[in-house]
Amino acid sequence: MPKYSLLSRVPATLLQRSIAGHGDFGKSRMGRKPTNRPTSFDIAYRAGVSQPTVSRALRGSKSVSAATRARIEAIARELNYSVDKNASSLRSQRSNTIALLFFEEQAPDDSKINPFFLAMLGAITRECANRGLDLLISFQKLEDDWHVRYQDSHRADGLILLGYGDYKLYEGRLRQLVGQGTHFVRWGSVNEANIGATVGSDNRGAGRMAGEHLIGLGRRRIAFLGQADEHYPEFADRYRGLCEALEACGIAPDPALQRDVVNLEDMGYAATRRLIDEGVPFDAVFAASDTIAVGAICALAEAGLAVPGEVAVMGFDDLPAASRTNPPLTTIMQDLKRAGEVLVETLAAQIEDREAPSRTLPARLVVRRSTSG
Amino acid sequence: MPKYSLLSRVPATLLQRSIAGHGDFGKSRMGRKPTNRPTSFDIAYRAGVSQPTVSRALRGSKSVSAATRARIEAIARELNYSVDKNASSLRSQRSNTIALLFFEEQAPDDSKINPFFLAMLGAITRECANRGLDLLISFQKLEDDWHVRYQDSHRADGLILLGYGDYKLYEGRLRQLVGQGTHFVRWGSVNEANIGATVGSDNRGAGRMAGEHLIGLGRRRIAFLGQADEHYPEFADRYRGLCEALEACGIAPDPALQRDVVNLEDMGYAATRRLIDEGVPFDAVFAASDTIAVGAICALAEAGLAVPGEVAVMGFDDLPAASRTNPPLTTIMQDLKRAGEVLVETLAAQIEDREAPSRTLPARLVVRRSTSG
DNA sequence: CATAATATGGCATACGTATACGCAGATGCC
DNA sequence: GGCATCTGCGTATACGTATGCCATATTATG
Repeated sequence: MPKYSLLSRVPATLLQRSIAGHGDFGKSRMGRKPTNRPTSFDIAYRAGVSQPTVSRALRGSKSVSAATRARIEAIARELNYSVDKNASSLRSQRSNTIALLFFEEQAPDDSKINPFFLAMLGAITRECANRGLDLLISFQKLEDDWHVRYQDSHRADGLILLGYGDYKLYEGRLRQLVGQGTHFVRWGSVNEANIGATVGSDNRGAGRMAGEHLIGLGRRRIAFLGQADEHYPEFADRYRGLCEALEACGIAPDPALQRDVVNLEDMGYAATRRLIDEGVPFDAVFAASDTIAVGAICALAEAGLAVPGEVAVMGFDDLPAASRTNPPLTTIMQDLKRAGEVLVETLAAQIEDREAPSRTLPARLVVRRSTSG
Repeated sequence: MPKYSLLSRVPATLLQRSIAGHGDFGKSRMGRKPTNRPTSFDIAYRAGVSQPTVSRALRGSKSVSAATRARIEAIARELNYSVDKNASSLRSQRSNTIALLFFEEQAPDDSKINPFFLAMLGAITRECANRGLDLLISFQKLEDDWHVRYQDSHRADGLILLGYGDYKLYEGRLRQLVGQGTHFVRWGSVNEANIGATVGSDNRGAGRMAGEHLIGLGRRRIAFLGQADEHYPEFADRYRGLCEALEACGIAPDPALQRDVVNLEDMGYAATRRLIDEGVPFDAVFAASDTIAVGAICALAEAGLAVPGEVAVMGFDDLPAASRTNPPLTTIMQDLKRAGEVLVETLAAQIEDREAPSRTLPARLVVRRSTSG
């Protein structure tokens, strides 16, 4: 390979732009902010190549020789160069960023974020980092016009939507997203009729597992705390699973034992009180979430009912709090790490125009003393 | 005001760009992706003004008449136009985005994020939303080169750094940040000698408050669980406050009662065990964090020591978990909402070249049954 | 030795917006 | 009515990168 005189190889246009720009701090820089951030032109000048070649080298195009690439990379490192995200995104029409939107049911004054999603945040962040994606995050009130903002303004290539609560409420927005071609994935109940790709745990299977566990312990009258209608499809799936387990053992589910409860500790507490006060007999509680279960345990303790002696209690989610209740809570663990990975992977597939089907993830029973004391 | 024939007012250059571009879907669009996102040129064409006028109108420049602005805004709304974030940021060299970096001490396989910071996330997000800032989020291992990436690549205008743990470990990075002119704020111990702006609670005052509370309850031998050296300045401040309170009452702090403990439940548990096993007499525990306190309560319960009868226990942070221990934990509440606001405000000030001093926020005593049962 | 096929990298340009500058018309003032 | 001033807006251009197309040098092929 011949040795080049560097200068002789420098393209003409380049010389002007780089020298005047940063190369040797020419005077044309005078009136401007002294930011002095090196650009791909500077790298190009130093390396004796054209700016496009720098771009190609750094993005790993195969049409640049190994030697050139190495030279460019070395110089880039030396100058502490990093590609300007805005210019790059503008030109390529790809931001390599995804937006994570949390929905909040209540007024967002407090940091009353669903702890389960907070935990999932870690997994999603990690997976994004692995893929070199930036992650934008935002909490949304239902009234917000988030559905317009992100992809339209090229802030993000796609959206991940997280939010317990009444799914029907924002179904319209989802339709609109599909309409304008926005890429998105939801966490929730996986269902044929869903709008867009959905990732979720096998709630029905998990419900069955929970039921089998409790039945195996000799419980027969299992109360289900969780709103089990189309507004809370995940809760509904869990309830359906429980019913299947009961029926498989020849036990008819008693509608009086199912209570509509939203995902709040207070509600779990109140519903349990009511069960007790009404004198409905029950020997187990399957709460649709750990949060609800915590409330239930509280109410039972107050009523002097022994857990698990008189009433066994199960939750769902395996929040950190679950292992710290008294007694520690048997629950269903959802695989958050996997969930994060799959959510991001599904979204990435969609962005890259690959197949991106909805997916169901397995859940796992975690037995603690609230059922098997 | 005269009525213009729209076309007659349209600038020449504009006509070409808009008509060919999107205006009426001219054939020059053929080979391209059918994205059809309207641009400021389209708005301009429809409004019979030039593109720069659209930009000015939408950004609220005062050099555009009310009538023109209204017309432009109406059209923009009608076309569902939103400013391209990348182009805007590229041109203005401002991303209107800030990056939130969490530091993790341990290997980041689990979602073992410090729950205190997770709670603060809500406040920060909210404040960013209020100011129209986007928020990028990332978890960092100490080895990462985050200090180069964000501002250099124009992803973000500034950084918020959160991370318990050994501050000395990344002091060098902070220096580098200052060196390259990156804007950042930290949460931590506020101190004259700090590098860059810092926002934090009044840890020393809070420590004194805690001490006074316990002393007021008749406790005299107060164990402090938390590493109190320059590596954990916040813990050190809390300890110093406690010592001040003791000395103010004529009690000499006993070094045997201070134990170096990092912010983990297990460590709190272990340290408490050791105190008990060593036979050091103590009638109160002031843990440097709620997490540590939870471990301490556990160890005390195991040893059959009544809380607060024999040993009163206090924590710090007021995590959700604090109200769910048994007995519920007396603690110091840091004002997260305010913290988020001040962090963002401080960073924004810095970005806008305004004065951005470090700030100390007041903390509040929350009395629960672990001290006053 | 002639010609075709690669490999490498330059040239021109587009991405969509924001801003320095200047120009016309309107207004004020004497 | 002449001149300075101010409004309101157009012209030109820059921000920094990525990519289609083409030119040259190199190698392979007959």
